[in-house]
Amino acid sequence: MVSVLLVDDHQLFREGIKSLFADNERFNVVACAEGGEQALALAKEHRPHVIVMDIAMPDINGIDVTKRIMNDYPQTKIVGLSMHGDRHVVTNMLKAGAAGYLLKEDAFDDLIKAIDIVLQGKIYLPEKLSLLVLQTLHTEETTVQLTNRETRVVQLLASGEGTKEIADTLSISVKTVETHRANVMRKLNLNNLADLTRYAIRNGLIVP
Amino acid sequence: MVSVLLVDDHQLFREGIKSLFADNERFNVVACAEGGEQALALAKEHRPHVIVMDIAMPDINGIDVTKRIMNDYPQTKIVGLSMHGDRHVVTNMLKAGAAGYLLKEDAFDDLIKAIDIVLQGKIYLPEKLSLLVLQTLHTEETTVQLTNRETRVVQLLASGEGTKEIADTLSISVKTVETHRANVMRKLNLNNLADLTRYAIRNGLIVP
DNA sequence: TAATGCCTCAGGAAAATCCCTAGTCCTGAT
DNA sequence: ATCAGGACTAGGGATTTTCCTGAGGCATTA
Repeated sequence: MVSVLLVDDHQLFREGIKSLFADNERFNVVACAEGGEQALALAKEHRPHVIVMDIAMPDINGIDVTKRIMNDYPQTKIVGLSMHGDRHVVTNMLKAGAAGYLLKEDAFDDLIKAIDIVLQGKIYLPEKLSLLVLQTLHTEETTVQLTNRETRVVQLLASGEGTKEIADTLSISVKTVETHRANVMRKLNLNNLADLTRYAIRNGLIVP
Repeated sequence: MVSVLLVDDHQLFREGIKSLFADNERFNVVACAEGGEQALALAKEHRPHVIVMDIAMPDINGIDVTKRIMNDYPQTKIVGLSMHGDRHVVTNMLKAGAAGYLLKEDAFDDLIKAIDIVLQGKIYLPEKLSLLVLQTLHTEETTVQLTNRETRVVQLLASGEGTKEIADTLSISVKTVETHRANVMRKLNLNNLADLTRYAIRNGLIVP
């Protein structure tokens, strides 16, 4: 019997997946978390074999939660789950220690397959994503990582704050905010605020 | 026995909800659609009592689908479903003819309640949303509606295209694009491209 | 016929952004 | 102890974008 922890901020989705698992006698959903903090707590309490983890969540994003759980309980198998297969999200999730990843547009059977495979110590990725990951590794974009300050600026920018407001919020100069912004744009190869906003949403830095 | 058509672009979500409905003998999920076009076809084929409709979909957004279905089969009861309760989305969905609306963060029991209530000819809204709608009605923002051209420009802007590129794409002047953009900003009370991008995503005009 | 709304465009002022440079602070390695 | 490198900070000036105002053509409608 495989114990599963389900992490997603949408109750309807959690209930649905739980109901699907209930039809399968090999799995037991021992708990559900609706956010990153709760996920950490429930992982500690239940020590599940597998965690199915959404990426975009209001408090802590799935990537950071994964890092912390893999640090505390390295034997846990984590399967990432999100709506869109953004290159950086998927690779960062794998680098954070996730053993598998799939999209919400995939079938429940795929989730079962993914869990079986990660329990064997292997990595599970849908074809679509494995190509993407290989491509990303090839272009060496994996090392692209934002600093804390840059991430904060991106969050505020994508939330609709202007450069002046951000400078005020962070108590730094407008020029500094501009620098952070420009550095992020260059690092991530983005062209404008719309690109940056979509990036922030895809990566769970903000909610739409 | 209530026949239900399920419309959502994520298979995992569809399967989950279907599984939940399967536990309830009063409902029968007669079909599932993964997009707007398919929803129209399956609505025509099955004439379900109730349609549970996601808003953000790759081909046609839920609001337009709702309009067309309500036009063809006015007796159908449609319950809108989305991740975030954006004022304009909810009100536009209701104006399109939906009889209820709920969020993915709500419980399945709420969905059942919603269906029961809309089948009685009433409107179902969670408290959170009803307040929002009242507020929107009060501030008279319901009449805010984008023209075709404006919508197209918003789509392109939120997709990351620059003003010059859009002018080229639509074969119009840069100045005209600027005007459309400014009009949208004023209509929707947005301040910058980040706000506009999030609006476009929330309203299903583009995918993140 | 007027009136209204949509789409189209332009000029000029104001604001934001981009490009380049550069300083400080801190950490880790030699 | 010193040095290298990254993170964070910031300014000057050029460039681009945005904002505001005004306006003509065209279709639909009253």
